[in-house]
Amino acid sequence: MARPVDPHAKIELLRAAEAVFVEHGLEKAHVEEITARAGKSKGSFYLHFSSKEEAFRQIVETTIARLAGYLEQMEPASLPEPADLSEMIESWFELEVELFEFLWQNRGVMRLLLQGGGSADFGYLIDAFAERARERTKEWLRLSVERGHYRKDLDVEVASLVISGAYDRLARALVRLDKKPDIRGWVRGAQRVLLIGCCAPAVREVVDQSVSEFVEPIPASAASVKPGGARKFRRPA
Amino acid sequence: MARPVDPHAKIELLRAAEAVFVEHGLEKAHVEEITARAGKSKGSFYLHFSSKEEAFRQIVETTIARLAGYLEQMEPASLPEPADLSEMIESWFELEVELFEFLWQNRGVMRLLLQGGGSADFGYLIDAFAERARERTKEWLRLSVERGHYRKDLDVEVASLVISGAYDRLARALVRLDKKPDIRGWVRGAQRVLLIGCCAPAVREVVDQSVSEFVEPIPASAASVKPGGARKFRRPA
DNA sequence: CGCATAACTGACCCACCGGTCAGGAATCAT
DNA sequence: ATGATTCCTGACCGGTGGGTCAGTTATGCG
Repeated sequence: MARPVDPHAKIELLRAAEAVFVEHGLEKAHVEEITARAGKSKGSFYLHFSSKEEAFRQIVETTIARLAGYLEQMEPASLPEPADLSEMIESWFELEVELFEFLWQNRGVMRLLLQGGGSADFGYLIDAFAERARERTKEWLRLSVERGHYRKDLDVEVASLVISGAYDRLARALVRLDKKPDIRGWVRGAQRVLLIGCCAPAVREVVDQSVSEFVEPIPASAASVKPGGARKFRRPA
Repeated sequence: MARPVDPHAKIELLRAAEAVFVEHGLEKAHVEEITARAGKSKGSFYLHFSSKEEAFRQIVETTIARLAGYLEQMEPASLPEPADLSEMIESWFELEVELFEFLWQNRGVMRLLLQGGGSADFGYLIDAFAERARERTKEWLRLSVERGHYRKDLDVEVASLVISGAYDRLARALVRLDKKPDIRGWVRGAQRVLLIGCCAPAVREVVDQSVSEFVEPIPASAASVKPGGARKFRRPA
């Protein structure tokens, strides 16, 4: 045994790879650019990864796996039985905020995935996640209908699509911002619109209050960025 | 003048190109495969297009342009002043159904675009469309608030994001189906969920009725496919 | 110090594919 | 039929970049 492996090598390569993949997408990312940024030789890349695709997969799958963890937390069974709807709403709110904070932290990779930058072969990861998110939504919808919070005639199939679609759009808007927006405000806003549509007429007033009542005292600094309008959509030359 | 140009050549090339692009995405689509499918030689491709990218752009931009036409029709100014909210709802419904029918007809190209299959250089087309759709939504929201149909305290920024996000998701679900679903049912379902959340409390009952009242008599054949669950998300080998 | 061992390097290899163009084929005029 | 003209073909070219491996360098051990 002589010359121990550089313990930082793989990590540095992964970091450089992430940056390059985010910048160019899988196809147009060049191994030589990755190794150059990591201060390594091209050959060393293949000491740690069997191919460019494998490195990409490693980056992308770990991110998605961590993301899926947040969905796990939202399982109905793993939340304490709430006293009432407004308490429920608060639990959801905090969990959703956590998830969006994660998205913000990992916005580079998430942007890549959401925009299909990693060739069609990796799209299934986002699709699978979206599908699971929707299933979770359905669980909650059914439960809430049973509990009498939501309208009996709610079409769970369509409502889950609408709700998960709305959060999907929020996510897509988030990951392309340069400056961190008021995430709590976004999530609260989404709740405000979506909950009312699901609720049984009798409990609408409760929700009307809940979603207003809990509006954060806004820290004067970072409340101004509104969702959307992240960039001008000019056609690249 | 001798040997007139084959008048079908370009059209056949475009059709073949569309098929190949949809199947493989821009990067992995090979000119030779396109010409082979069109029964032409590789060289003939370059008699009609200056590059692979140009052909792609031609296909994609015409589709988006036609799509944008539907958005045009939805301009508040180009719709007759409605007698009441439920009449309004009906106009929206028909226009939205038309748009989704178009998406279904062009689901190949739309799927390509929505999944970023055409390299990042063309993502701006979908982004721009989504942005315009959201702007249109905002116009309607503001108008409806003015008219007293929607809640005075509606956050137009967030609501527009949620609504356009919901339709976005519907679109993404649609374009990946193999069998045509009950589009009218989908759109009606989305309306049902979204409208209530926007409405002023006073007019909620009206909407409750509208969205039920107008439910189509379902032609026994094609009402069963529900949104989502289009495929199993297995990882490709 | 010098040898053995294993990590690391980067010049090279080669498959691939977008794009070209010289030559062949089809058509029309005479 | 013959030639003029234009269309069309597919073998070829050249840049590109993923992946390799013979050689180099660093480290530990006796």
